[in-house]
Amino acid sequence: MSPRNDEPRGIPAPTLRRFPAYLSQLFRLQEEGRDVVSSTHLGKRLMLDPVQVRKDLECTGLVGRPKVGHSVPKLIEAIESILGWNRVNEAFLVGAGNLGAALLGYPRFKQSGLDIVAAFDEAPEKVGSEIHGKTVLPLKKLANLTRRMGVKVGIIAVPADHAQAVADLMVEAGILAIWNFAPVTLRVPEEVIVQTEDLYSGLAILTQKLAVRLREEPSKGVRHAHE
Amino acid sequence: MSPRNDEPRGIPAPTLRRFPAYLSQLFRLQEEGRDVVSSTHLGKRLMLDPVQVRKDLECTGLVGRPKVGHSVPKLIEAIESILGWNRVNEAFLVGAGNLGAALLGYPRFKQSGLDIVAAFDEAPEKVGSEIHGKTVLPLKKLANLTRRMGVKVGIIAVPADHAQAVADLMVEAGILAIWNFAPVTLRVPEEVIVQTEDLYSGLAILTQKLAVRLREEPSKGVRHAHE
DNA sequence: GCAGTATCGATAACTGTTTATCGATAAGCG
DNA sequence: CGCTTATCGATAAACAGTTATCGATACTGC
Repeated sequence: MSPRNDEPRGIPAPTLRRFPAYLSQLFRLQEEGRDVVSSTHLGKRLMLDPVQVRKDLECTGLVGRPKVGHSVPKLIEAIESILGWNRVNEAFLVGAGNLGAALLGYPRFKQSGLDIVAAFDEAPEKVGSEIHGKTVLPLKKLANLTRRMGVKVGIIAVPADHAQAVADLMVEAGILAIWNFAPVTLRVPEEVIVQTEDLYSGLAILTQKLAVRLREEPSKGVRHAHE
Repeated sequence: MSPRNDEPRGIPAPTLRRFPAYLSQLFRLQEEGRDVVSSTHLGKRLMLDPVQVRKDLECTGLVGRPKVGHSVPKLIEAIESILGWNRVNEAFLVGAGNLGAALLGYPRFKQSGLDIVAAFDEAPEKVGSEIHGKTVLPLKKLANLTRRMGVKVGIIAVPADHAQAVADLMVEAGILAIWNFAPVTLRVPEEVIVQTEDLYSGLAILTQKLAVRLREEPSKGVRHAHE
């Protein structure tokens, strides 16, 4: 009914999940000196259906020209704007273990709207150390610093049995969005945004597919001694 | 038309993704000494709609008894069987950086159908070291060892620009399933299973929601100096 | 035993995403 | 200058997943 849909809300989650991949390819195209790109070409690079790509790009509000394609810089700008990657949110990370260190060393987060400014941990032996240039502070200081610096994003990289306590702490301190890497269901007030990355859920899909495959054709892949 | 659906295939991916969470709660229930559980109760623990839970549990082929619920041990057995978590697949990990170390130290993978038996890396300074009890081997040995040991699962934890090369190596060596942590679209033969865990796709959802929230009510969360 | 209630199973409606098809547009080429 | 072709946009159909509703069952208490 209403052809105008200027509101950037209501973009499907699957589309949002594909946007970073589009961005990555768009940057590569830009480096290659290309100024325009067609849905077809973008689809080939990402092994996606061209129609799917067009549907996704439609969400940006931009229109492409037939036979030519879309403007690469405009697409980049539009997608970054939708994702909020044209500004940077400061974030605190809790849990300076293996996973926490990996996150602190992850490249390009700053170009993806996230700047992890400090890490926190309970363990005294970790406090005071530096990981990838970020200081590890005692957990007790989290609430105070969060309020003082107005940090809005918290990252949870602690074992599952501590995650809820950390989340409570963050919410109490005024954190608005939590990126949770512990495989638990966090209970937070409705207005707090939670994005949980559960390794086990992806693993479940992998092992289930593998189990089906091995059940279907046990000859393939299973190597017996007398073969 | 066909009420019988014994085939364990065709389980929706969202359901598969929820199964590990169900399992986790079921184990806790077992420790608490409970032998039966209702969909309602399970739903409350995981903040899921009871109907959703029933739909998911339906995929196991088990039936619960009204007013009583489902048998906890039978549910555990059924879900583990579907996910292939009642057996263990040996896996090789490539990339002994931060992320690789985090994966090597991750707990409970062995109870989730995955046993990472060794890590591989190209960097000579990493080769020979031990991370969480697992030896780091030179990448050159990957193909040979994979074939000799009949390893079927490969984990990619290298930077994006090396991921495709590692995937090619794995496929060539006979790997059947790849758990990919690099944010790239891997090109592999159709029969090879690929599960990509892309941090940026989750981050996209988080930052987009946050951007919308901050745009809607800038007063909340954004702290001005003169407040 | 009989009523009340919690829980399950099945069916159906709804929502949202993907896939397919059509007509329109503009660049390239004879 | 007009024809061909690649590409886009819009509409519609198909599919999948979630949510809602209803009747049936079996435990509990009286």
